[in-house]
Amino acid sequence: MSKKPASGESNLSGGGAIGEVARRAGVSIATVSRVINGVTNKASPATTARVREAIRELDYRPTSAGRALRQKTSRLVAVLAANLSNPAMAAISASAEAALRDAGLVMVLCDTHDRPELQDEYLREMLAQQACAIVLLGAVDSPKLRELTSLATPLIFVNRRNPIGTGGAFVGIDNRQAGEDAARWAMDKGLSGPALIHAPLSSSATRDRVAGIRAVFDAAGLPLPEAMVLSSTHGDHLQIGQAAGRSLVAMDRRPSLVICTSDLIAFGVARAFRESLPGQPLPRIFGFDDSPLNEWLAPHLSSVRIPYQAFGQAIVETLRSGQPRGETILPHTIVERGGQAMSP
Amino acid sequence: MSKKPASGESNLSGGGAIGEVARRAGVSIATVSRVINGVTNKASPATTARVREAIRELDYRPTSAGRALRQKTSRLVAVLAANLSNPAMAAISASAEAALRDAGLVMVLCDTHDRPELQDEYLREMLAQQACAIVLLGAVDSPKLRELTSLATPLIFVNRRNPIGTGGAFVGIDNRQAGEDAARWAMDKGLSGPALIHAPLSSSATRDRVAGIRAVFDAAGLPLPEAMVLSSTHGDHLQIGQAAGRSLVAMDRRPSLVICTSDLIAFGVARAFRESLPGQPLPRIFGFDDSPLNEWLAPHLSSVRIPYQAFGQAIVETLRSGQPRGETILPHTIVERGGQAMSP
DNA sequence: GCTATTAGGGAAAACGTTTTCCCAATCCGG
DNA sequence: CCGGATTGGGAAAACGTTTTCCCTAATAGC
Repeated sequence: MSKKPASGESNLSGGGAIGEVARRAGVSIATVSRVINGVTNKASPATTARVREAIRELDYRPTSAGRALRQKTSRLVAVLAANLSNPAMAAISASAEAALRDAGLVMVLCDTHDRPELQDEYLREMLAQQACAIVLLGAVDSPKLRELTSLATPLIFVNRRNPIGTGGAFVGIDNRQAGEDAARWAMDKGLSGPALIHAPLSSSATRDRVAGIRAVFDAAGLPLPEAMVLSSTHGDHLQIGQAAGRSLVAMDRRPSLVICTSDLIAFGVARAFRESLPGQPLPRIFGFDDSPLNEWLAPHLSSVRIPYQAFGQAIVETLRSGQPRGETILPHTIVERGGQAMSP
Repeated sequence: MSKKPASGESNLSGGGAIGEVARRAGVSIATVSRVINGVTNKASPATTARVREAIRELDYRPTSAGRALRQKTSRLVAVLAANLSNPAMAAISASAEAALRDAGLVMVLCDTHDRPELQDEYLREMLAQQACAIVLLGAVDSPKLRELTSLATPLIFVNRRNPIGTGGAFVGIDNRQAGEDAARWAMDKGLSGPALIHAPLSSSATRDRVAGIRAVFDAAGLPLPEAMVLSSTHGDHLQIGQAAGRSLVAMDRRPSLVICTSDLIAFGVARAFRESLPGQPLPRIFGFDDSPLNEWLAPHLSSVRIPYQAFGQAIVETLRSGQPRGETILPHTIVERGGQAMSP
């Protein structure tokens, strides 16, 4: 009957690390697995307790590879951020990480530098890692992303919407509304004729913000003169802001308010003024995102604050709901700072 | 001879996704695996080419779970950062991520918030993930860390040395020297009687910096009066700085120079002065790390710059060298800014 | 008191790789 | 032309889980 030479204790020996737990608890590895995974109707309370005790004693934790192999999915959640050196994105990442951790998931953070090839490379890799979800914190259009929208892996777009239009959930603020709020804030302050400096319009967030701002000034019969709308596709936000700031400095009639579609741009503008006109007052500057460090470093900068802390929660809830096209719009607020800032 | 009923095409069918590549290339899965892993002496150039072509056509990438299971190690490198909202740490993380990626590795980034329990939790999880290395970007003493030093997983301590003293490699600057350089810079400027505000001394980086600073002033016969050395174990660096700044503001004779052991502390100090004494000149402030944003946001802050970009490379090289106790000391530089900054 | 159901739990298959054997053919020196 | 080395490549084991079948005993329903 038995062709194996002398298989004494059946499969109780071996069975990987989980086998050790099983032996210690005097049960089969199947039972241990069930206890770990919370399958309650297959083990008596007494057995469950014994197994838990054994797990505790051995400080056992299932190897993720075995699990991933069998279940064809891991507990890894990929977060592809467009630019980690942006404190706002770093803050959102940190929030996501904490929330995912609480949900028993593990975040893998990547920096795509807003480059399609890099985003594709990471998408490939994360698919190979069998990530159970992919969070795009500032997505850019790329071939692999197009393929992916038809696949099973849940996709969550944060801040920027899916550049391909369809598929995937969204978590972010109402950028159109935020733009309008910013513009109205400016008008309420009696600050007219502002300059507008924006990032490339490939980002839906930037597009919406610009649209909201323009809409308010248009409606008030004070459309922004095109000479006062500056942008560039060259360099990062800081550099865009600095370049635009230099242009503003060179103008005959400098604007008393500069609205920027991101705080980083605003930092660049401020630097240009500071360096070109030392000792002179800065214009009022308005940004978006309200980096956590603004409170400490940019007392001159008013901004639209996005609720970083809430992003993690929202992402996890989207994940759990399993709805692949849900939208979560988080509330933004306007933070007003400064007034008569000097350029040191 | 054959006991299987009618195993037609042997194991050519099945064999997971790699089997499809094998079929397409007309080889066994073993050969495909060998080509993927660069085992050159087991496949002719012609076969290799056919396999590569098949891989390309199918856009195949091996599932990491299978590989990890067999090899008992993954391509994941865990990076446990003490505080991701510190731009300096974020910058180092970004550098590490890029370098690891170039080396074919994947970074998993976690934020321990300098809390031992959280660090332990992550260490456990990353062990379960069979991370091929663990990078501690600001480690804190914790039970699991002690266990780990005797295990096989390579440990790399960045910035802060191993709080347990032994085991693991180190990558960072010479903090003692940096402290001395900062103090000498101050003395060369003729700035005497500075205040010193430091983070908790549980970090070796902070200890070394403080020691270096004190040593220089001691040697010059101008030891720092203890009333001018402030710290706190309560709150993060920003808050420590702010609280200390308020104390300085309240002093009869305010120092004309404040040396802080981190930029974040310096930000806090600046804010305290700005808020308490609006319109008055700030003292000279000196920090450590030189966050990338300083150039844009903190024109008043001189600092010791650590070479972020170099950290990633250094980490990867340490990893590859396989030496578990190597030390890589990176060069720092002093960045001087500002002079007569106003508090707006 | 008999069967139908269920609770509790074990054996083994399956997951997708890598790697260890193994084998056939070719090559080379004598 | 023979024996050993070398080259190219296939079959199958191993990795540590989860999960699907099973099986036994107890319990409920009549």
